[in-house]
Amino acid sequence: MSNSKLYKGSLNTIILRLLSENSKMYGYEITQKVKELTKGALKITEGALYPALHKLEAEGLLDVEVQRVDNRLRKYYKLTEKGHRETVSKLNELERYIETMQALLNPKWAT
Amino acid sequence: MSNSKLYKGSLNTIILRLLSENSKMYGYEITQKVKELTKGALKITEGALYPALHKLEAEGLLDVEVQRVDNRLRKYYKLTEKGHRETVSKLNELERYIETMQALLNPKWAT
DNA sequence: AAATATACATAATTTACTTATGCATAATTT
DNA sequence: AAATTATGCATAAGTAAATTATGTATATTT
Repeated sequence: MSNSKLYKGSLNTIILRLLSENSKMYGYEITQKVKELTKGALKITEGALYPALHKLEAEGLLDVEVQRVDNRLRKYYKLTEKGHRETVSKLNELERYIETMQALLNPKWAT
Repeated sequence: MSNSKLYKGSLNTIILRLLSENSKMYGYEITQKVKELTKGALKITEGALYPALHKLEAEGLLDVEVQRVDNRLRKYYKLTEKGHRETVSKLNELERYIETMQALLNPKWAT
């Protein structure tokens, strides 16, 4: 994912956020989109992504639809109603995380 | 630590940052300082903190000095030279993480 | 006297990830 | 034409960082 451990715990947020903008995406597309948006700074590995997608689906946050394109399988995922709500929640969490960490990074008491 | 999974992987960064400002701190003091600075948003648990301090010490990033205050033990930690360098590195990582996540949070292609 | 705060510690478990491997087809390069 | 890379999915074994649950001990507050 990245050599930085800070990304641990961010994957679900990233997936949900991308799906909140793109309505439907398949796994490989997500890996490419993240690479593109972050200019290569972040690479989602398959070993992390696919289990995460399966879990989000099992939790009822994603619906899946299989398509065959150019004789190759694609599993398109999209947010459920519950998934939309969870996305809002996760994005709020991320914003609060950033605020909190910036408070530690740039505290008032810093020289 | 928090109900949010986003803090996973942030603990070492937090510890190093606090020690870069405070020159020496003991474990319990760190938990209280984090609680105070984040207005209760983040609580460092002992089960996470103490093993983390031990590991940072084992890696040569922290030095420890035991003191007895009011008949109670305190283990004061401070950054080594190597610890100072690692702190700079960790803070850069954090800033890059925030930039990257904000690029995903507020992408140009967002509606 | 009892409860809370201060101060440390560790062991068992959970969880999210990495690393490695596997299968299959399409497109590109040598 | 053959080999490599890209596309597209999947899972199993191992690792690392946390959570949860305990434990010990003294000081302070209710």
